[in-house]
Amino acid sequence: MATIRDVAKKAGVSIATVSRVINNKGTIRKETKETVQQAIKDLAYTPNMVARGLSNRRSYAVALIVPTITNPFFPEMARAVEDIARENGYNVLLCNTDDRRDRLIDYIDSLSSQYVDGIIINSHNIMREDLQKLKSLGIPLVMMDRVLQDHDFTSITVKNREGGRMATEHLVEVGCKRIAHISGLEDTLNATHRMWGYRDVVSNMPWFDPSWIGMAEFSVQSGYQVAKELFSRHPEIDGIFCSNDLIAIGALKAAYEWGKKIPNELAIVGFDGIDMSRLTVPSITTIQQPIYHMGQLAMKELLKQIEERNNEPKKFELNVDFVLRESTMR
Amino acid sequence: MATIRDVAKKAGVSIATVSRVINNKGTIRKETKETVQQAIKDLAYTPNMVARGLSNRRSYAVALIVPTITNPFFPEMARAVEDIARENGYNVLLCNTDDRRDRLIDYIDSLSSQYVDGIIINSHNIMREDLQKLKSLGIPLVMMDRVLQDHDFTSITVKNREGGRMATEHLVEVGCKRIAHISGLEDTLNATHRMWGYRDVVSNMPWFDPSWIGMAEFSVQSGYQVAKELFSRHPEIDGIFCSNDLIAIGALKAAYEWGKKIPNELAIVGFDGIDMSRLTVPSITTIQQPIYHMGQLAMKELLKQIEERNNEPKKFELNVDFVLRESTMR
DNA sequence: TTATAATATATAACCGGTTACATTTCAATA
DNA sequence: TATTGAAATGTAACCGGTTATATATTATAA
Repeated sequence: MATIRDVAKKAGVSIATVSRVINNKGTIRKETKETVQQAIKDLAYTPNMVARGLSNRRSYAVALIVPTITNPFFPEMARAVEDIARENGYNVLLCNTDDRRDRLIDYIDSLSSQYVDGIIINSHNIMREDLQKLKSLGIPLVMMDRVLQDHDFTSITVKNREGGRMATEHLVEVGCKRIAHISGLEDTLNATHRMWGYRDVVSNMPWFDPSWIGMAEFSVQSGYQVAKELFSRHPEIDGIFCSNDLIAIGALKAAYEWGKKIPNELAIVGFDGIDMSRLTVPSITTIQQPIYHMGQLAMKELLKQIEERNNEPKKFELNVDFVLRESTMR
Repeated sequence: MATIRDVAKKAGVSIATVSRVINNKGTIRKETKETVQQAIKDLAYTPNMVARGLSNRRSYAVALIVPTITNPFFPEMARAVEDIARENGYNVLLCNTDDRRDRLIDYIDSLSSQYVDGIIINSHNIMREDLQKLKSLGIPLVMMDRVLQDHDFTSITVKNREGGRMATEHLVEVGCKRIAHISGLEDTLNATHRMWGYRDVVSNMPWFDPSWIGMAEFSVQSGYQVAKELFSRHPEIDGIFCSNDLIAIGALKAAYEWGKKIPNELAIVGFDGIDMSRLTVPSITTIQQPIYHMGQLAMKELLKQIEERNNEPKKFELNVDFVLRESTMR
């Protein structure tokens, strides 16, 4: 592999000049520029990104930290992040924490010694001290989806509470009399907000008490189990609002095994709008997050922070859409 | 951020000694070692990976090129790759080509500027000349799943033909009389092999002709459409072997809309064993690939090539497992 | 023609590690 | 005690870029 010194020698100039040509900085005579460009072409020279990174403390890479890449929500988002990153000459480091705090910490530590130019973080495991650490290192940061209660970073979420309300109201409208909720991971803010949306609608109903809320994780397996618990605790259940689509898919399966007909005996609403929710049988009514858009936005905001040093935190709270499908079409 | 020189100064030794302590190389007196380790701890020093990379001619990053990150097969694999990478101090660059050759080429070009230590590539769009380019640059490479016909690189696939045979034989065993096949992307070798497995079983049957084979892409949408075409072309159809699970999910949905009862009127077998195939209603009988294991293996083999300069190509052809589920449980 | 300013290019330090080679320390042997 | 070689540590070059500063070249004004 040719280095900048090879190019300089071949073109009969100094390495500084070559560097200037490559980066379009400073002033260069036209002929000099052409000579250098020819030498670059002849030697098929490409700058070594590691050396460049060491010198400018940049890597042209951003880290995308996700809790579980196997939840389809995240690949959809990752795709958007990656699209914008690529268009702007950045690479995306995939960091999957598997919902484990130790892994998150590992990543935060190792990323800071790698000149990662920015981080998009999506993890409920994050704590204020971690953010502080990244901030003190000056690493641009965008938080997504699962964010902390309050913070002074750019963050992107959706109107979770409103979405929860929309979902639950819809169940009421289609005639459900006993509506349960399966909440996602206990300590995530988005799950909590969705639950409050549910409570906004049902808390004044005479039958309601907290036993109608089941606690799950954001997974099919967990949704399946908790749905079954709810069925045996409340046989009269006729509607469930699930904190995400994976849980809804689990509930669907539980209902099928329990012999409950969907939507007539049990109506189900999910949240997220992952592609899979369209594709199940029956398809699942859901509250759609603008997943791709969120990923794009996150990456664009991160780029702004990186390239414009524009560091005032912005908090985005995007709208969600109600999507009617078979699981509530009575 | 503390540098190695800070540590050296604090411990009262030279930077060479610190480096030796960090990397466990050469000979160091026990007390010296302890002093240095204490200084490292005091300063919360972590070696700068970029500087280290420049010296070692490494970036400690590998690229994972996938065709469509939204097909759950790939996140499952990515998770495995990432697990092994992380354990060994490497980062994973996510490269999603969206099944487009222009993006693949972009990636190959940009990655070849000494940006990554190795590439795991999973794309049917790759051509011999691309591989040659990477080879001439000396970048370690592992091909996965969708590989070229013949090549001299390490590759990891499964016994696709045998899997196709197993799937089709199973449909015969449960009593299917007219078995169709929905094949995946036309020019991928794995789809072709699965189709040949199907043909091995049915080609001598009196009813068989090529109109029983539908060509789809590896997606739910495409499986759905092609299944409907098959239903109208061959109303007597009572079994389908689908080239992957996404296609099978599409077929499931088509059957549901068409009013065909599964499994009694139509039995369906998929391929891959993505998590989702367990979770549909009904669950889908499938040919399970060892997805996680394949990802691990790919990354381990890549590491061998990177760190041991062990470059003789190995071709792995892993076993698949038959998994019985509801979609064929008559 | 000479002084001066503007433009173009070169030199050398630096980013933060690794490592070949040189030097020092110290125990074992003559 | 002097000699020798192994063990421990230090010095300095190097990886391949960027860039501040110095220097050379050219254009402009006096």
